[in-house]
Amino acid sequence: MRTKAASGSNAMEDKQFELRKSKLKELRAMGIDPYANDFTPEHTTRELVSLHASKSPEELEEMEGLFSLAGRVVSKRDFGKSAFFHLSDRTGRIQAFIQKNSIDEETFTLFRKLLDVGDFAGVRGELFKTRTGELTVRVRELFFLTKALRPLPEKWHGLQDVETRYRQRYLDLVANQRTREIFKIRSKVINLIRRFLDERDFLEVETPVLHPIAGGATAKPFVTHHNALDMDLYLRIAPELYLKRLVVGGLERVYELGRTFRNEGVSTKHNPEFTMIEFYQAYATYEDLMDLIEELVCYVVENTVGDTLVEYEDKKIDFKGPWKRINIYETLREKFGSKITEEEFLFAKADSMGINHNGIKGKALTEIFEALFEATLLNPTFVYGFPLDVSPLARKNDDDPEVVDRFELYICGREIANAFSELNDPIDQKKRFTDQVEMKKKGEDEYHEMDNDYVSALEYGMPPTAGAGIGIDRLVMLLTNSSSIREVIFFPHLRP
RNA sequence: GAGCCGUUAGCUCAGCUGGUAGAGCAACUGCCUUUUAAGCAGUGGGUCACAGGUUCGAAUCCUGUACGGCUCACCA
Repeated sequence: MRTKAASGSNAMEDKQFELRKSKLKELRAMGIDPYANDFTPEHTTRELVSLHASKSPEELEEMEGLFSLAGRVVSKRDFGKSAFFHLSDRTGRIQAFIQKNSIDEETFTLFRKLLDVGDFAGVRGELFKTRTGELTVRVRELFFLTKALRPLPEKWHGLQDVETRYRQRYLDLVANQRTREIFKIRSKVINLIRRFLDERDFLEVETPVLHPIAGGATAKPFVTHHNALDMDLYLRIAPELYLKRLVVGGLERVYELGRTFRNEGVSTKHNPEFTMIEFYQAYATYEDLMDLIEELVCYVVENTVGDTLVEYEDKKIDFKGPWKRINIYETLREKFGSKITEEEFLFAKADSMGINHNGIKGKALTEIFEALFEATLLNPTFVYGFPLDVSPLARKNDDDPEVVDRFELYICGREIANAFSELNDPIDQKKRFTDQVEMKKKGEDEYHEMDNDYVSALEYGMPPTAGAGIGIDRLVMLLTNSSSIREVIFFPHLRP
């Protein structure tokens, strides 16, 4: 279903729309600008409520001066010679009371006849309490600020239609408190992450979104074209390689928080553009980053949910540390015995599970692990011991050259973060790229391309460094009990 | 990409095995000076997503298309 407002012919026939347009004309005919921009509210609804709601009626009566505020009219109850309405602003809502006796008659009539639910209005008046004790503004002056030509969704059930909620998110935000809460939390999460890293002397940076080579992850990129240079460019699938160039340049602690693009399936856990943070810290190891990420995520959880126990769907996730750390190889050996690392047994096992490994040992190992254990990792768990051949940018483990110093963080069966000690040996890096190119030829088309420019950066020397990427959308899903990634992205990808 | 489900008034939803469209809210007209899902009386509002088909007759059955949801696949 497309939006009704978008189809012009229906709109012309819509009676409520036509009626509101005629009210608009009427306001103009009376010399009132229905889109006035000369009213400055001096208060917010939250201010008024938090400062004065606890006062007695007598105390309120003794207060001098008028309060002014502006917002959307979200309800209206008309009694003939008086009326109540609620104004909603960014901080909340407050009730207003307009009375024939306490305002000029023309304004009172205008209110009754021409102000609709959905319009924006400004009011000036004093505070009082109704019989039921609700703090209310007695309107002395009323200002028309914006006429809404279309009616808002229903006041009680709000807006339920999922498609309309996503396509016309503004209506969802007006109608549904929960939606507003989700996006406030999202904003707060991002803010907390910045604060956390800033406090630890990380520098926030911006690197290109348009890449000549799509690197830093294994994913299919979006392709675009630069006309003047007549060349294809890719939307970044990760900022990793540019951030590490900055570390080469001496920016020892950097992070970038921003949009990343992957040209793959859309699902409740995947949106083609999503937000992630990557950060790099020189002289740190992947184990240091386990500690740091645990601290960071707990900091975010504490300051949003306010509890280490987080309810998600029908589960309870316990964020209280220290988090479990499990090794892929050890876990698989416990299950299958040591023969699991022998190619013949491994590939047979993978084949029996329907896993497409393409003769790549590391791929078979990680996919078997994911298929069997991913879903069981409810509480935050660091999974480490990744095979070399699926980790072309990670540093080799000092004890086991088949393994890299890398981990992924799983929470509630989902990958939330990926991190490793960075490979800073340019000769090894070049070989890894070469191996990737070989595998790409075998049909692994999302594998890494050769990136000589990045290799030369390493040739100038990158200090020992560890870096991590965290999927912000998935983290926000967990913290807001959202079962779909679309619930935490304002405008999720939909067919036009 | 596959399977299942959905699309009815501005919004939320009914509408059974086919008989020609309903409610609540919103809107409109009245009445009502402390309501808060205000109330009371009355009124208007629909190409039942779209296109075909079956039928005397289709919101309802069938086919296709569009859009969406969920699951799976691909993957991150």
